[in-house]
Amino acid sequence: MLGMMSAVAASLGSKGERTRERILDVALDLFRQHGYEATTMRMIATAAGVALGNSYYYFPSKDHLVQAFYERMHAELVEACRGILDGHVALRARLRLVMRTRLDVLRPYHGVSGTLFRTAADPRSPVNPFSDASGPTRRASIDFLRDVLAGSNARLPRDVASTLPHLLWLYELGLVLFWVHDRSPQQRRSYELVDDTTDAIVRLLALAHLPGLRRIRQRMLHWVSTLVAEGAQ
Amino acid sequence: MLGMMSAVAASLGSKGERTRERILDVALDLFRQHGYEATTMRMIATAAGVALGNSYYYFPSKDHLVQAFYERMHAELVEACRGILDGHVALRARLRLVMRTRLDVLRPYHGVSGTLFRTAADPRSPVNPFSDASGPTRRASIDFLRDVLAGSNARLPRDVASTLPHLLWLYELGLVLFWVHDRSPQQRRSYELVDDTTDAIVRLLALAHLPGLRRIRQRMLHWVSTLVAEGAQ
DNA sequence: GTCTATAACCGGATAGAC
DNA sequence: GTCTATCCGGTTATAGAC
Repeated sequence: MLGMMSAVAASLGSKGERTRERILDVALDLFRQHGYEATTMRMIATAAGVALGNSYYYFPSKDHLVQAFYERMHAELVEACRGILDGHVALRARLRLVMRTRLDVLRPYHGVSGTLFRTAADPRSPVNPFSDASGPTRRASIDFLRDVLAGSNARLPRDVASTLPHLLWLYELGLVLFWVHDRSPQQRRSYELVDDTTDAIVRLLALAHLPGLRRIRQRMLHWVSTLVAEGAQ
Repeated sequence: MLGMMSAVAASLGSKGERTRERILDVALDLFRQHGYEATTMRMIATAAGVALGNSYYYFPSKDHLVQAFYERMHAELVEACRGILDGHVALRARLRLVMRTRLDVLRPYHGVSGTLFRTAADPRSPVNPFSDASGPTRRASIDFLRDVLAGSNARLPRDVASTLPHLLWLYELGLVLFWVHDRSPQQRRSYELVDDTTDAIVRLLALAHLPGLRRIRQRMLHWVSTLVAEGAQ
């Protein structure tokens, strides 16, 4: 009996973890169906089969459900990229694939994502991508981008190479912000934007070697580090 | 008597307009003192001497107070720049002055501005800078930046000149976003960022003439127009 | 110590009378 | 244009069950 229990616990997690997953699952479903505002905590609790107050035991606020959503989206991106990048060594191709996959993974949430990203600009919200609470996801995202870079055959100046993952993370934020506002069918425009901007990034990186731009390049890289690292505080 | 009434109406607006101004004034005061969330509509109504329901006659939602805040901040920027730019014809100097003044004007609201800008990423909020409701302020801001450019002695390719105001407006948004997160004393870092980035912008504009970058330049300008003009929808 | 349930609080928003 | 009364939903306090 005990053995069985452990096996279940190992595969599905403890009872509490399963309840947490169930709440998050129904919450994201309801968000997609009715939107963020229209989905009440009471609806979520009912659909998950728990009492209202109980859902606050697992998620201290409605915002924390959004935080969990981000984490899930990151995990899905990494999973979806597994295998896709193999055999591609050109930086442009790798970037394009990752960013297109980013949009693919987010697609089911396009309708609600506007509201889900609503708190992104609030420095005091835990959901803000620069916050401490977002730190683990942010670092995971940046590390992932570093791997994407490392797998390419691009040869970059040392200072560029070390900061580029942070810059790309900012680029990814901007891309998602564009996508959120994109009303073209299937968000086709956002995919075109990916193609054009990844191309531009690679071409501009080639300019990074120009000696006349050395000082300005270093200053801009400094600001990127400042924003990503210390904007976090 | 009637003449007096008209005179008062002309200087202070109708009774309704004065009530609206009073509500907005106390709201912004309370926001600065207690923050956005901590300031309740009940507090605002009481301080303005109107009933709770009545304040909703003037501002359909708490968000609409934020909208009015944006409009006021734009008006204050234009007012504060009056005279300051005279005699400066170098684009770098003009940009730097405008952006520094932008931060000066916002400074009293640094504490709350995070929350005030919270809805910036929500495409369906009227407060979102790309929304229809923000259209007038957005256009006014872009027109203002166009004037700032026009007063400089910079000679730019035609396509760059026509889109640069939109690009600068995006730059201004980004700058404010940085400033919101800036915890350095007096937000000194943000002012340094202004200096470094206005410098970078002017230097990069000089590169716009390079023939090898023509195609990429046109594509990027196209995206800026798309985002600012049609992101609005 | 982990989890669940009930009841209440508070504030944004609305309805409808005057 | 202004008020009163009310709704609705996020959040919290708290008491207890496993």
